[in-house]
Formats: sequence, structure tokens, C-alpha cells
Amino acid sequence: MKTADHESLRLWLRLFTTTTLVERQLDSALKRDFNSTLPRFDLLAQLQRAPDGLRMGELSDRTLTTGGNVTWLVRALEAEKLVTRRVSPTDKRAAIVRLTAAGRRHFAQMAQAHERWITDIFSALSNHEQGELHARLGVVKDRVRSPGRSS
Amino acid sequence: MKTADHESLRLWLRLFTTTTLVERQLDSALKRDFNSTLPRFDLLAQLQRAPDGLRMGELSDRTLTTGGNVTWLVRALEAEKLVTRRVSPTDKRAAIVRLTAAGRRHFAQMAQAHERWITDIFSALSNHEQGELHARLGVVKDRVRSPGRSS
DNA sequence: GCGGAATCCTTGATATTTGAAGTAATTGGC
DNA sequence: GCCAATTACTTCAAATATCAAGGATTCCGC
Repeated sequence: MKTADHESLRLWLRLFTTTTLVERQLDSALKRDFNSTLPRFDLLAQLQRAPDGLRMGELSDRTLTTGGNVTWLVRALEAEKLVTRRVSPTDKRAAIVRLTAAGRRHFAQMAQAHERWITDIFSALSNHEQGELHARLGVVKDRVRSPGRSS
Repeated sequence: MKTADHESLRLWLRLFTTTTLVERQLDSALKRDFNSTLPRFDLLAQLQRAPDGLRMGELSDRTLTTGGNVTWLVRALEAEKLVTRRVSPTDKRAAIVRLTAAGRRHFAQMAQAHERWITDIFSALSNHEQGELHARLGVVKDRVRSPGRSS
């Protein structure tokens, strides 16, 4: 099994490297063209999918970032009038965050460019290969979520 | 192409999510068992592969982190006597970083656990699948390195 | 409906990372 | 050999992220 083990390490290294490189490229392109960042884009993307808004905790879960950080990001986006925050009518502890019209417009522009960049990067793989990659990463992801007893 | 495009976005999201989850798991396990972190581990790993040591710039390249950050990390590891730093005899601008004996021991222990964790996580995929995943990520990685004209 | 436990979010301290600017040393053209 | 350009690294401030603690509110068993 020595070989297989080593193979896993190499795979992880490549997974990490590839993701980091793509991440940087997107982040710097967002900065260059929209004066934004990937974490901000990510948060806005979650909001766009949720017409009724999301609570802070939901944003935290979906963006894989901590609560404190979501508070910080939302505060900044609110200052730029891209999102609003209001207290939930049914739970006064909770804050509901929504995109503003300006936020929606701003996001739409970024999303279009973002999709072009992504499509371009992954066009190096065929449609079929992309699907397979997606599925296999899913297997890994599920395993990480539920800590595994060894095979 | 609408479908293919959307597929790329989903793929990227999954790539990002999976990597982040694995990264966190490793980082928190390193913290728990060795009071260390993934960036530190990563840096030590590079040094272990280089018996003659590495310059700061080489560490920066190989760990995908900025120069300022490498300075910071190396300073901390030096304070813990895990690495040494000395001026290159051939180029007084350059600093050469090496593992100490203690650093080597410390790293060996972490590496063993690290390999177990990784192997366990990726054991959800067959050997063949791992190889294929590795190869396809390589294609993406190469494409990111050389900014692509669209297909 | 009361009170303790749980939940939602914010805060503040701290840690980490980046990016730009600065310092020192080397290189290369002349 | 000399100076301008380049390279290697560090420093410092600002951006970003985490973590633990705390305040407010809600939930739930009684």
C-alpha cells in the first residue's frame, strides 16, 4: 500500500495547489475589474440565490466562514449599499440580509465575468471529464463531512 | 453551451468546498495533536525534501505564500528551534533555511499522522480514480498557470 | 408562564496574510 | 571598476480571518 498512500499525498497536494491557483486568479481578477474580492463575491452569490434573504448564520454555513467574519463582511457590503440587514420579524435575535437593487446589478456584472473566467479555465476538460471530476470530488467531500473509520 | 457553463461553475464550487473542508480538517487535527498548523507543516515539508536547505524565495514559491509571510513563519519556527537560518556564502542577500535535528524529528511525527489522515480521506476513491483525478487536476492547473485564450 | 439551556449574533482580542515600500547586495553593460 | 537595474529579503500597515466571551432572545419541560 506504500504506493497508494503516496499517491494520496500527491493527489492532495495537487488538489490544494490547483484550487489555490484558481482562487488567486479569480480574486485578483475581481480586484482588478470590480474592486472586489472572492469572499465578497461568494457572499453575494449566496444572497442572490435566496430572494427572501438569508440569516447571518446561514451565510456563515454556506460560505464556510466564521460568524465573526460574516458580520464583518456584511457590515462592509452594507456600507456600500449592496445589501440591507433587518431584524427578523419572527425572531428578534436573527438578522436577515438581502441584496439591494444596486447589489443585484453589481453582482450580475461580476457574475457574468466570473462565469467567463471559470468556463475558460475548465474548458481544458471535456464536459464528460468535468462531470466525473465533480462526482469524485463529491465522494471525497462526503467522506470529510463524516469522519471516516478506515476502510 | 449554457449547460456546460453552468457545469463548470458547479465544478469550481465543489472543488473549492472540498479543498476547504479537507484543509480545515487537517489544520485542526495538526492543532489538536501537535499544536501546529497547515502552513507550518507545509513549510517544514518543503524543507525536508531539501537536505541542503532552501532560500526564502524558494520557500515562498513552493508554498504558494507571499515573501512577507514566509519571513513571519520562519521567524516563528526559528524561535522554536525547528529551523535555522544562515546567510548564503555565495550571495549575502539570500538566507538559507534548514531543518534542525529537532525539526526533522518533529516533522517526522507530524508527517506520519498527516499521511494517515490523507490516506483515510482519499480511501473513498479507488487507486485508479485517484490517479485520474490527479491527472485531470493537472490539466486545470496547467491552464491556470498560462492564462488561456478562450477555446 | 417560569427559568435554565440553547440559539443567534456581535464584539474585541488576536492571528494570519497580503501588498507596497524600503534596505542591502549582486549583476551586467559600459 | 562603476553605476543603473535587478534581485532577495524584511518591515510595516492594512485587510482578513479566527476564537472565545457576552448580550439578547427564544425554546421547552414543567
